Amino acid sequence: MIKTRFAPSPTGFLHMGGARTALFSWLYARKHEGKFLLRIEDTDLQRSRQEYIEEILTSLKWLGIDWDEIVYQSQRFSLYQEYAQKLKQKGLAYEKEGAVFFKYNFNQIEVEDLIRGKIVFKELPKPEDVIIKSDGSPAYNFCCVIDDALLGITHVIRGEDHISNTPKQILLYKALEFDVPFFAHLPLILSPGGGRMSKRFGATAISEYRRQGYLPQALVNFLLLLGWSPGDNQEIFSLDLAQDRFELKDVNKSGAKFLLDKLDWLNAYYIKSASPQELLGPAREILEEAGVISEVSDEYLCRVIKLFQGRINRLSDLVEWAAFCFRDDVVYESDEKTRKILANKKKLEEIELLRQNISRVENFCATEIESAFRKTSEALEVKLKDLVHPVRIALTGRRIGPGLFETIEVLGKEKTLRRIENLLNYWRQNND
RNA sequence: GUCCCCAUCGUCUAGCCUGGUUAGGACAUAGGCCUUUCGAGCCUACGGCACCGGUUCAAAUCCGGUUGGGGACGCCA
Repeated sequence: MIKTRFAPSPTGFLHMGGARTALFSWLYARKHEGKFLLRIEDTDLQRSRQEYIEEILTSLKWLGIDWDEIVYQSQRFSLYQEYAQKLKQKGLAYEKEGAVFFKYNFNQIEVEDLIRGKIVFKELPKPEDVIIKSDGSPAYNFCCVIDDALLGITHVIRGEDHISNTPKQILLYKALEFDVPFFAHLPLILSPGGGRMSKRFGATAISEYRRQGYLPQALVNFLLLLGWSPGDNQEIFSLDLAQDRFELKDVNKSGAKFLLDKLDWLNAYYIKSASPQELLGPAREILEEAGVISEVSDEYLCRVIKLFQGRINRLSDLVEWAAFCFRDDVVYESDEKTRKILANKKKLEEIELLRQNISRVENFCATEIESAFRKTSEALEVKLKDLVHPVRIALTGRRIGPGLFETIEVLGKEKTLRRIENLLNYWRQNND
């Protein structure tokens, strides 16, 4: 039975690189009907924080990654001590400067990496390493090997930055008389500039993307495409479909730069594809957080989401774009084109007539509203768009927005008429 | 400095293993169409095998080197 693991260190939030490692490792286990284990590497008691553990678990769940088992290294210190004793008894480890050291018995090590093929190490940078620190806590390579072996990990899937740890770990496996697992080293995710991920870019917490209105499906899909390709030209992947198609051999070897464009496109795609009900929860969270809404019914919010979901990249775009749906103090945008439309005061009478016609619409739906507009434009012999543009500004404050008739339907007759009246007053007052 | 990994459009990538393709797709960009506006939709265009040499009738594909990029070298993980 195949068993993989993800081993985050709770000294920081879960970020893109970690999330992708977890995802690929999870996918491999699920694909082969194996087990997926979470191991919290909290051996550094100074830097490890409970809030990070919580953030990591919450983010994994949010992405749809579940686990069969979770272990904490901080609870296994006696185990590591025990194995250090065994190595000392066998003469393979020794005490020095209050710590326990392991001497690498090295000539040449070959690793058969499942992604890269054979890797040959001709020498090691150090002849020995600490395995138990002087404070009694285990060193990374030591407890990692013990846990992977004891927990029955068959495939160690991790980032490329661990390649150089692999020969050292293999030596430890052999000294401890454990079976050596398979290794697969994923390419790294690079910042847009090509270098290491910085706090400015990508190293931002997964939870931050959630806060910015990204959907987990989009993030997962994006991460999937960063370093993996099914071979055909399929781009849209659910977790289920990926589970079906994922193969380690289809993971590529070169690092991938992390650019937001495609993530935004995928996010827009998933927002478009979702039902308004599905978006209700996350949208409400973001809008409440931003102080745009307080008490808005699910029903109304759903209608607003439906109005916008075809044209936004992130749910947080609603904060700016849909604000007019929730507050009545419409402020007209001050850009040149908008001002031009507002400056055209001879529209006053036309819009007055239009307002009357709108007020007569009984069944206040988009199609009826549209026909009121069309009738008005025919009667006045003006173009439809010459009525549409000023009304859109009256209602939303902007030139750009969703389809006007749908917008009017969502706002309802009362707000619509009042806001049009406000524009008429604006013209009347500025009539000199 | 030492060791290790990698190299196809601006970006993510297919093709490479089993040499013969008009080197395919997506995002981005540009242009067009549609339209009540648009960052939506549809269509088109632009754009790439890092370089040098070898093997071969034939190289993105196999081999060697160069250059470039990345990673590791903590009593961090």
